[in-house]
Amino acid sequence: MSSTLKDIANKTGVSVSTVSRVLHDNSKKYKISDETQERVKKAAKELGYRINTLARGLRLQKTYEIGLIVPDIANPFFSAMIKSLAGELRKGGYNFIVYDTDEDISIEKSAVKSLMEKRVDGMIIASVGQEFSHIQKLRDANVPIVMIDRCFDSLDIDSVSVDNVKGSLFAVNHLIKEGHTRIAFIQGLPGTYANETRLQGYKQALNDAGIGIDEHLIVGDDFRSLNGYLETKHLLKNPVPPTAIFTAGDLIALGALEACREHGIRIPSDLSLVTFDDPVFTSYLSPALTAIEQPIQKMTEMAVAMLYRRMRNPDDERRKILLEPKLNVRSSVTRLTTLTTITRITNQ
Amino acid sequence: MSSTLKDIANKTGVSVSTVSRVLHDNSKKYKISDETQERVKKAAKELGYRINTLARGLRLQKTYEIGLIVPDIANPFFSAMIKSLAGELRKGGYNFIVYDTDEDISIEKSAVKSLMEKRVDGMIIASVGQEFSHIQKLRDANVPIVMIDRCFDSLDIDSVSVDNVKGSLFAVNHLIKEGHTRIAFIQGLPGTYANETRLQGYKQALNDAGIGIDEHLIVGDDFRSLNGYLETKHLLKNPVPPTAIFTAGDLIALGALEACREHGIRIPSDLSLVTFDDPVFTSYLSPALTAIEQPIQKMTEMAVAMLYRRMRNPDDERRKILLEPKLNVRSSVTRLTTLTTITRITNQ
DNA sequence: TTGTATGCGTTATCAA
DNA sequence: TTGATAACGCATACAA
Repeated sequence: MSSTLKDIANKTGVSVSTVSRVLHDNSKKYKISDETQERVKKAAKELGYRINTLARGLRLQKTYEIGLIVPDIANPFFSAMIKSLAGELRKGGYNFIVYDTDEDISIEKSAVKSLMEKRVDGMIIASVGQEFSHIQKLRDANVPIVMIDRCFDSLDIDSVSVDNVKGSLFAVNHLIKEGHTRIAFIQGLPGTYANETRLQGYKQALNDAGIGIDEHLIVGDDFRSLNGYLETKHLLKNPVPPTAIFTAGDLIALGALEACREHGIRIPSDLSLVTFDDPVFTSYLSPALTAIEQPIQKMTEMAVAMLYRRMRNPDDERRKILLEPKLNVRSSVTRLTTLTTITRITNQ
Repeated sequence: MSSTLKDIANKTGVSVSTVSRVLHDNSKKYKISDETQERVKKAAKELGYRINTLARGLRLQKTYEIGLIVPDIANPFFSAMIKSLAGELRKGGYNFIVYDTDEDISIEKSAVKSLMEKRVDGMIIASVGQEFSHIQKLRDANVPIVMIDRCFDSLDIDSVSVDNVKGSLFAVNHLIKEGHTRIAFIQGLPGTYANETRLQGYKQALNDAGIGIDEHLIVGDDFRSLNGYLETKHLLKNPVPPTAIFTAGDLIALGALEACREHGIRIPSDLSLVTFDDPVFTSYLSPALTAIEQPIQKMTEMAVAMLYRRMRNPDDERRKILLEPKLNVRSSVTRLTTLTTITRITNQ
């Protein structure tokens, strides 16, 4: 089907090496005669030559491919991240291969394995979390690797993520400032970096304000919308329901909205809602959601820069970068007065 | 860094072929002694052996990789599609490599080139449209290929997409039935399959209803939200503005919503809105959008099935499959009486 | 039951 | 200015 250097060599009568030099070298440096160059190029075109990257990769021990691993490609946060990463990588002449782990650590492990087998030049990983032995192995095998968004505090690996604790502080402090004290937190997948740090910020904000932590108000167990839906329904049945909900991710917030709609709960008048993540559609929702925005563009730029650096200098000290989140105040939070609280409670 | 079959052979004292057979063959068929098998497997584990897929691909002339090309990975419709395709492909033992063309035909061409160079076993392409010489070349080079969602009527290639004409008919007929006659259409990228077929359905619905086509009501030029935003603002300035807008894609609808919000236009009381595409968040928008749903799951299943079939039987006749769209009626369309129309016009 | 030899397509080294 | 050759890691036909 596809022709090879050899085919071109045969057709033109020059050697394979000459053909290779003309087509892939900065061929001037070998002083190939203009005539030969043209003959070769012409033949290449006629034969529809396409380099075989498998052969090149095998020979060069370098593939110009970067592996990307994300927990959910359909989550708007991650698809935006992938798009942004793709652009950054292309600038450096790299292609990329994405794996979607579906928030499943065993799929993540097999993704890492596949990428190793493909001999990618590096990896950028947003890990499910929970466990990192497979990533440790990568590092020990000297594979250049950067963790993005989902990291491990206790693992010495280059990483860039948003300051999740601070993000939660922003969100919960905002609610507290508006008079809320019964604030529920709908978690993502427990044991993951994103979740634990966000939970930590939630607790810290309450503690700092002298509000006790009610474990019944900490619910949920994954980042999908169904989780938000179910847990919100559950929370609404509480004899003394929360006046506000803080969700650990955008999809969870979507599910919460659906549950509220079903129960005729209006936001923000009946219930306030703030969410981590801030994808494009947040501001079109009903109502526009107050949300914590992560600087995706900056995150991907830094991740790629760190990866390139690691590829050049395998032994540099490793860095952990924490980016600043941002609170976008919109219309999903209402100010709560003591009066309204009492009214609510007596109404239940 | 990573060990090879040779390393294992050296360590165990058997030949490379034996090692290969133990690790990758259904090794019983060569009757390798149990003892050898165990020695080899043990050594492989100790040395951390990982097959080199570059070498295997080169030798086998088969990579078990499928190339995917989409116009916009961050568009919820396509990210859902990718996720679904990934699942289907994995079932068959295939991996995949995605390219995002950013709705740019020249990027699409270079993506096709890259995938050829990687020697993927097949491709699934949602093309930008506009032009198809590069795809024709692929077909002529006997690369198994299936077009998905974005096809070419005039190109003899396996393809699966939704019946866009019918989708537009559903949408516009719904608006007409509710009393609308001044219905604007905000297009996507002109010249693309998705856009032209959707436009065709729009026109046909109006013609069928005996409503003249007002070219001033056909606006816009790409599938992004900014387009929807700008064109909606423009439409609202019209001396006799439309009473309804039909958008060619979900992102366009998002932009339209933003423009309406800015101008204090309430939907559906001031303006009705229907959109093609129906991503997860449509029902959480303000208001919930009436939308045309495409059967993504079915589409991807069929695409993968067709691709496998083409890989097995390169010379089967080619098929073009058209799937049925579905109108999801929600709350973004209002019934228009003659009276309300008059009121509106005199109010302007 | 196992080993030897060859080739997949490329590039780098050495030689001419 | 160009060519011959070896090697990257693997799988297989053929031999033993």
